[in-house]
Amino acid sequence: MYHHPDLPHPHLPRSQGLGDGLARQLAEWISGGGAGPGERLPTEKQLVERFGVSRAVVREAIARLKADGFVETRQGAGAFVAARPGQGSFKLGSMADDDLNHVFDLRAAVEAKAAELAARRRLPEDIAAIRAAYQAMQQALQSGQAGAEADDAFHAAIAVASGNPHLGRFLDYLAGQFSASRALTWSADAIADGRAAASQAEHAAILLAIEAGDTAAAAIAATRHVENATRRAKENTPC
Amino acid sequence: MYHHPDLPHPHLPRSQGLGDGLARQLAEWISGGGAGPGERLPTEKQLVERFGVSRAVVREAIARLKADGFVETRQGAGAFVAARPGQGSFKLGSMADDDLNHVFDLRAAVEAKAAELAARRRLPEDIAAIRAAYQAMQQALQSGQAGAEADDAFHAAIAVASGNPHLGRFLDYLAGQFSASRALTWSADAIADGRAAASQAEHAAILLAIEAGDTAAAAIAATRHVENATRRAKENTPC
DNA sequence: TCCGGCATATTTGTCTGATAACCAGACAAA
DNA sequence: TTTGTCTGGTTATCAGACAAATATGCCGGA
Repeated sequence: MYHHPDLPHPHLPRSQGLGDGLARQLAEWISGGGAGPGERLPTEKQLVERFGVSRAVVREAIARLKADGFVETRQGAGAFVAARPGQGSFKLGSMADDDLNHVFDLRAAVEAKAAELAARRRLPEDIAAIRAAYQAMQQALQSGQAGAEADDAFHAAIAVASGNPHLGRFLDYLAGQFSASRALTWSADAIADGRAAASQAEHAAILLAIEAGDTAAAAIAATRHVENATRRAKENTPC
Repeated sequence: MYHHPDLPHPHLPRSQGLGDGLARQLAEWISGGGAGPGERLPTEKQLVERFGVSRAVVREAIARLKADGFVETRQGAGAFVAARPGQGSFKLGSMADDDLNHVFDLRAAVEAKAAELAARRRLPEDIAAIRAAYQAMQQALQSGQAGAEADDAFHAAIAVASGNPHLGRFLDYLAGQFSASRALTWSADAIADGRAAASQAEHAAILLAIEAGDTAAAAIAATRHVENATRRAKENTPC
């Protein structure tokens, strides 16, 4: 029996249930190099004794780690650290304040690629969808209404037009991580002081480049739009 | 008590444990629109009766769905579909054959952004690391050895030099999804027929552009490198 | 009628003990 | 050497129970 001298201290936070706390601690221990890929974890019995919880809690924690791709279990043999622990999915980690720029770098890169590919394919029905969303925004702008939904539809249509489903899904994921930001573009303040109009002008540049099939211009216009949108979003936050 | 008439049939595959099968089935049911965000899932008791398994299995399945961000549970209240089910992390779905191009689109976009940012920051120690990896590849090329590790180090150094940790982590994730491809660049065949040398020439272009602080050239060189690497990797596969 | 407090049922969280399925290694037999 | 068997250990599943948090309905008072 191997002893695992460097397991974390048996002090589980009551934050969100014992199983959650134990799963966190084990994941941290693995990520921190406590056990390399393919190595065996302590048995359920050992974990029960060390952390002073029941086997049900241990099994719930292991189940979560399995779902996250950190460990794999084999009946009768034990639980083992996965070959590439935690690399079954991509997570944007902490969201500190200066971190927002970093996320927008990612968004700018992918959004530009989507626009570029859309300009290359230029399927009529895809362009029609982009243009429809653009006109919806235009109408919202002239009537002073909020056009956040049309804005979403505009970018989603470009992603579809790129012909690469991964781009749209990744942008969707990114959008979900800072959901408030696109709505900010269409706040009452932003409409009043012309920021919404500026955003719409950039949308026009993207649309024209895509319609013209100018891939380089589309990429540049999309990059510029995301960069400016980042700056505009930051102007909105007080302090 | 609500009845949920459209739950999947209670026929769990014995493939990888009952809990795994049940988790899959519930996730599918939720994704397929069986229950919208915020809606309540059947109680554990109901699931036990419907699927003919014990409560432990049901709880393991729920634990996995919690880890994946599909559901949230509240003691005494029940289990509820999360606000944005499954959007806590980004997963590259199926990896069909023509899908590889789509993944490389993502990689090209992010790799170009990393090179661009690296050229903008141009920190001396970062550039030194990039150059060191480049020279290691050069040496490997001249001696006919494999330089896959140096290749990895080269791209990782650029990601670090970008100053944006997310870029490196995302590229790492992408690389893990098609792990064989970069090794192909340094296979015996690729070294012999000059493909490795071509790759190295592109590396040189990236390095020079970063050293010169030419952001546009760095982005273009990185994009071209990924595109060519994609083509070279495909030449290697028979058929 | 409306509203706050209270008892009660429901539901998830945790614990305990048991049985079955399975694996790895040791050991004996062919 | 190979094969079969045995044994101890481990995970998977089951069953039942209690604790803790929540939802619900009832009832009295305003």
